Amino acid sequence: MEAVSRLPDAVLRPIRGGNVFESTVEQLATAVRLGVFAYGEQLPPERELAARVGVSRMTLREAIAALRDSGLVTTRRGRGGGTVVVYQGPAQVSRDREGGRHDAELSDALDFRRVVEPGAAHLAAGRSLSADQRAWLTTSAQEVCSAPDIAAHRVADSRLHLAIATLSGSPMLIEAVTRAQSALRELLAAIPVLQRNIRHSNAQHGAIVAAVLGGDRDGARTHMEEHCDATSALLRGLLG
Amino acid sequence: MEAVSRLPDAVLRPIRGGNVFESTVEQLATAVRLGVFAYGEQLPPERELAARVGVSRMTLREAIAALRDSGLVTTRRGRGGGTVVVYQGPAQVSRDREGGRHDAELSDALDFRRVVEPGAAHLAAGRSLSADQRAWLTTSAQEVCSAPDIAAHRVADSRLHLAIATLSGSPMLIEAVTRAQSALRELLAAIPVLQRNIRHSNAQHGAIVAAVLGGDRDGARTHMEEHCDATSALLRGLLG
DNA sequence: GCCTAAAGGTCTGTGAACAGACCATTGACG
DNA sequence: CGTCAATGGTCTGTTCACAGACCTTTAGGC
Repeated sequence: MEAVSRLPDAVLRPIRGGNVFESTVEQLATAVRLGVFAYGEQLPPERELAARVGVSRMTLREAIAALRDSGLVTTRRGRGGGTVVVYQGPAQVSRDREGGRHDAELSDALDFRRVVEPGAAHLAAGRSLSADQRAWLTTSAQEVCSAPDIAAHRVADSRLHLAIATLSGSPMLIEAVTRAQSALRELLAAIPVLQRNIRHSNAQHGAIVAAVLGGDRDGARTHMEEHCDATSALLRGLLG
Repeated sequence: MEAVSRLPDAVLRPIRGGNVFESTVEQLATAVRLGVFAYGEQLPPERELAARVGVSRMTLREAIAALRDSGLVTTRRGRGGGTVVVYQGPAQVSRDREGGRHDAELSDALDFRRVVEPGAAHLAAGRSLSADQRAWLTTSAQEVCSAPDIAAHRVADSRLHLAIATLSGSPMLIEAVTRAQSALRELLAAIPVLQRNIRHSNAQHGAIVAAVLGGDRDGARTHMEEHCDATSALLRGLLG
């Protein structure tokens, strides 16, 4: 890396990434692929979703059309209709997707993740959680363990991480974690899934969740750091 | 806070905040007020700056015009001309500015900052820094201590924090720290500046910088956490 | 079985932002 | 002292995205 020693170079950043349509597609596709909307679930009605994403209904519809073309969702008209998730997980790993991805970007995302996810866990452990929230967390962790196949495992894993971030209660952190997950999703999917890795990962998840539920802030953070380090090592080993 | 227990509510976010013009003004004004461009310094030429910010020259020019109207910069034409920073620091604290700011947002920003800034320090301490970078860091810290007045102190403080973030080498983290600083800038400026606070803050800065230079990752993080906690406590005390 | 509400599908005019060419001014340098 | 390159200043046509009204389809409720 070149030695950046001037603030303007570091701080100035593009106002928005690409055009609105593309960003919308990316956000929705990411949400589906990360399991924010699970298989079989309905997306909110177009008018509502458009408002949520902060985009016109036209643009949203084009984005949904793109998802439909990609086979991620289907759409039915009429009352009770709507857009439903069909995606069940990565069909196959295509190493080509990372072609344009530089090592620096990978490193960046891993570093970023290793800061924000443990931070979120730390915060979440410090909150007093409602019964609902505790149940949600437990269920999310459970679903990672009981995922029947690789694809389901990946999705459940994302959902758990995002759930933890959500429980931190900080919108800025939630967004940060979402970005980190999104940046690494394709790459994480490329990790060959060995039973050993899964067991290890599940154990770490358990420790994290227990710490969050138990209010053990430092424990939650430490366990999450170890968890990030583990996948980080796998990825760097695989791609570096 | 209501108990958010559904991912879509937590994850879906507006594609872009407001219109491009406003975002551009905000980014530039923030850069000037945070001291990314110091007093008397020139901004890059319009064409270059526009490319950097990812915005058309038209829009950029309108944004610059807004800064000019606000008295932050002046512009001269012709060769050797350009746009020069005139801003020297907050003229006076206007408590009204926070009128629209909810407590939740303040909490959010403080929590976020307390995650990303220590994380950045931790990372920066782990890097092997060039002589230039080490000198930059030392100078930045020095300038905070030797700031002649409150305004200069605030600016130098921002610059130091952004410098540390920059040394982390992670663009995603740099952006996160920038956002945190930007979100808190007005509020931080509202802290009544007591000599005691400044001395304390300077001592913490010293400890952080020493840890970063010495490669003491945990130390850098811990000191930065304490630093964040200190200002956080001041702010919450003042406004809560 | 009919009616209506809830959802997706379509159309049109308007404004924002862009790209890029061109003009005007001024200082640096030969 | 004259030239010219670097900079800000202006103009024009095009594209993107939006708002919001309206149409079409379908299931649920009476």
